[in-house]
Amino acid sequence: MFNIDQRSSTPIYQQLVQEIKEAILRGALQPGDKLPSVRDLASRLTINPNTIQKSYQELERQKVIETLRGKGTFVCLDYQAREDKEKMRELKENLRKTLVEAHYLGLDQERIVKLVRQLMQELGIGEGLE
Amino acid sequence: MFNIDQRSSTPIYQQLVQEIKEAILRGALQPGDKLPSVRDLASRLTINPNTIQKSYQELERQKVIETLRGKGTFVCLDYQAREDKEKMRELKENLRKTLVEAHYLGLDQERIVKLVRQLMQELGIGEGLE
Amino acid sequence: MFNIDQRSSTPIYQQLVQEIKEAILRGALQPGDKLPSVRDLASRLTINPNTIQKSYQELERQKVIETLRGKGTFVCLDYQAREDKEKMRELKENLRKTLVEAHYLGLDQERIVKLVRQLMQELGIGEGLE
Amino acid sequence: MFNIDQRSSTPIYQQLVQEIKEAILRGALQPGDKLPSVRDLASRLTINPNTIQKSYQELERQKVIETLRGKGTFVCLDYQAREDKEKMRELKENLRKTLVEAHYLGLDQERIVKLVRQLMQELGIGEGLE
DNA sequence: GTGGTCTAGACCACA
DNA sequence: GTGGTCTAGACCACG
Repeated sequence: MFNIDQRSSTPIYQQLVQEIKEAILRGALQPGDKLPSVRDLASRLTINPNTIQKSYQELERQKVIETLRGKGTFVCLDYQAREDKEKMRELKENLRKTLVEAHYLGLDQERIVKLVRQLMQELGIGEGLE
Repeated sequence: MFNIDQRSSTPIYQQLVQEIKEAILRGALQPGDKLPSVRDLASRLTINPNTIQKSYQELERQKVIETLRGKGTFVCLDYQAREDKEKMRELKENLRKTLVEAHYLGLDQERIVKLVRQLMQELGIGEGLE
Repeated sequence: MFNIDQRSSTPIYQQLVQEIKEAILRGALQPGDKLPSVRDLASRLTINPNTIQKSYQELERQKVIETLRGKGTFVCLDYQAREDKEKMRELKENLRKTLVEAHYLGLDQERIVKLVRQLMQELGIGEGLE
Repeated sequence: MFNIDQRSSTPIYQQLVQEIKEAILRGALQPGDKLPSVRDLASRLTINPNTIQKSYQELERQKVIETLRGKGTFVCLDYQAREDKEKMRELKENLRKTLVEAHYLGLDQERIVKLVRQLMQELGIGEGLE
């Protein structure tokens, strides 16, 4: 289901956030779909329920999923990107960092753009959200 | 000199590594140039010397700079991009993550590629190292 | 009829209590009026009957409505505001919390008072119950 | 220091968030001040460190406090209210609820406004943030 | 059944 | 020293 690397240095809960967002992006999870319950996912991934909980809450803060009390957690029907200057700044910073790394690995402009396009295709990024 | 954000969630030593690599990339630091001493930089940036030290060690490990005992620390003359599958894997992972974020911020394919090209130009990334 | 938001973080049964009290306040429900039966309301709002039941019990506890066995549930004819130090304490606590939030949203004294007066007018709060 | 009621039904971490915001509002905590460390506050309030942590992280998300890695947590120097339609909606909802309660406790328009003004004075709410 | 909160205790990275 | 993450296990409110 979701691909978690226990040995990775990036926190498990962040990995899960990322995995779920990707799953939604590529359509494996559709708007309105029910996510596995905290306990269920925890036992399947052999991860502590609190950790799953943290991921779900983070996704809820980002308005990607929503919880209906007593019923479970669901992919939002109406996700819409909101202008967020802070996040945009962070995005650029991350991208800078990544591009510098790419350069030091010997990739030139064209190979980088090619890689970006390839990854976008894998992820299913097309013409925006709206 | 170097742009450090104490509040950022990315560790200071990593920010500094990043800043130095960028300075080399855009030519502000040339191969063979001497870097400021640990103490000097620490006092100028009002950062703990141990933190500067950690950055220099990391850059040395990456063969970007080298220390000549008693003389100081210098930008390597002969940086060679090496094939590094592990780093390549990390790079792709970071890029995936960044692209997913970009999508959720509402950017479409074209705007992302545009942003990538713009940042590469700012950084001075051209036709590769070799 | 009643406005329930399944996604809200406040429990459904509490939302319903609130809605019914508001309906009485603005006169949509008059003293002596019959409330819909639990089953009826449950099916109309697509909410679990237990939840409706809980709301009615809470309102009965507060002496806002009363149940006549075999006949149904009715808005009390003779609601009397009672001095209740515990509830008064809670009220102040809630108000404090709300006012702090308002401040952190950038509202100043005058805008807050204006908002309070506006809401009271909408709700139909005038010169007290007695 | 901070007033926490272990028996209250509102979560401890939320109470603490509220208490800290009030302390800043009335000037007991000034912009730039260091907050007690997680462990310190935990032992003083005899509350689990994780709970304190949760409060601090919530406040950080709200840009009320910020953490400097390895140094501690500090009241933000530059808090500024941001337009947030979602929060504004919530605020009005809370206020409605509170006003309805006030009415059912027998308070009329004038007594409510008086109470609001009194609480704002106690809290130190004046002419807005800027 | 669901998610939300809390405790106890552990380990880690950062400065 | 600081905060950040994770586990284990418990209890609660809600529907």
